[in-house]
Amino acid sequence: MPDSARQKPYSEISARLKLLAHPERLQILDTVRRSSQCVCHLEVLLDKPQPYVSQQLRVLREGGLICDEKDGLNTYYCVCDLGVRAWLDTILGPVPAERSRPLAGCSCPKCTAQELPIEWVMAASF
Amino acid sequence: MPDSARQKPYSEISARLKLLAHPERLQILDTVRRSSQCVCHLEVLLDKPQPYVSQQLRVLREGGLICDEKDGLNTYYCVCDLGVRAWLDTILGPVPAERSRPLAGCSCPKCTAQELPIEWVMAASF
DNA sequence: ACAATATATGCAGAATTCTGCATACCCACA
DNA sequence: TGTGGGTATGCAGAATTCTGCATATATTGT
Repeated sequence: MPDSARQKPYSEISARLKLLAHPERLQILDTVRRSSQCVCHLEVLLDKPQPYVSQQLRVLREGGLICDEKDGLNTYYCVCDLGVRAWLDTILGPVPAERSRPLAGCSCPKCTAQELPIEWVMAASF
Repeated sequence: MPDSARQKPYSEISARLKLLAHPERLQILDTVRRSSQCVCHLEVLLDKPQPYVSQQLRVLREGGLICDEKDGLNTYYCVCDLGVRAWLDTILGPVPAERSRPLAGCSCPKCTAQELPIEWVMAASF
């Protein structure tokens, strides 16, 4: 039997589920799976203080559920693992086709730009 | 938009995930999704005292993840909801085709019987 | 080098979940 | 009706997770 087909121990699986079993973290995942987003974006979306958002992002990052990509002062987070995407598709439903819109109150270049660069639209439909 | 397509709030989804994010409960679900099992069966399998097993079964039952079916002294639990089955298929992988075997140490009629009645084999591949 | 902005970290009190155990309940059979 | 086997419930101490806040770090522009 190949390693990929053998099931992980229940403790490992439940450890990963614990990361998902949290309303704010779930909303973060649902947001960044659509397109990568910066901390200040999530801060506005969740209506929570920045340190709080960063804490939850760290939990998700160290759990291997999201990846970070730095660009100057901003850090953009996204769901990079395909297995994680599959879990989220089952749990939250498939990602809607609509593109992500700039968010009033978020000051990152992505939200203050007038026109969305083509890469971002591509990334949104990843 | 129909109600079935609208996404549940994150708090509701994470509440359900919390029930899964627990090694013993996950093993219980993985066992009873293959075929319905009684408490004493799970007691042997998890190597935990009976009150402990019943507690976790109650959590799962009240969360709507499993159903109970009484037969005389024994209570058999199973996964009845198709949505729950879909979650488990994603999280634990698909149910293996093999039939469930009697468990040494479990004294229920299902495990002490010499021949498996046809209904049980049917239930195992439900 | 300094200031400003964006993000990260550490920590502690609060809140929640976990789990072991005593005991209660329920059904079948004598 | 009494007894035994199988299961359920209630509760309390232990362990874990949650979250607010003070503060640290990092990068850019002046």
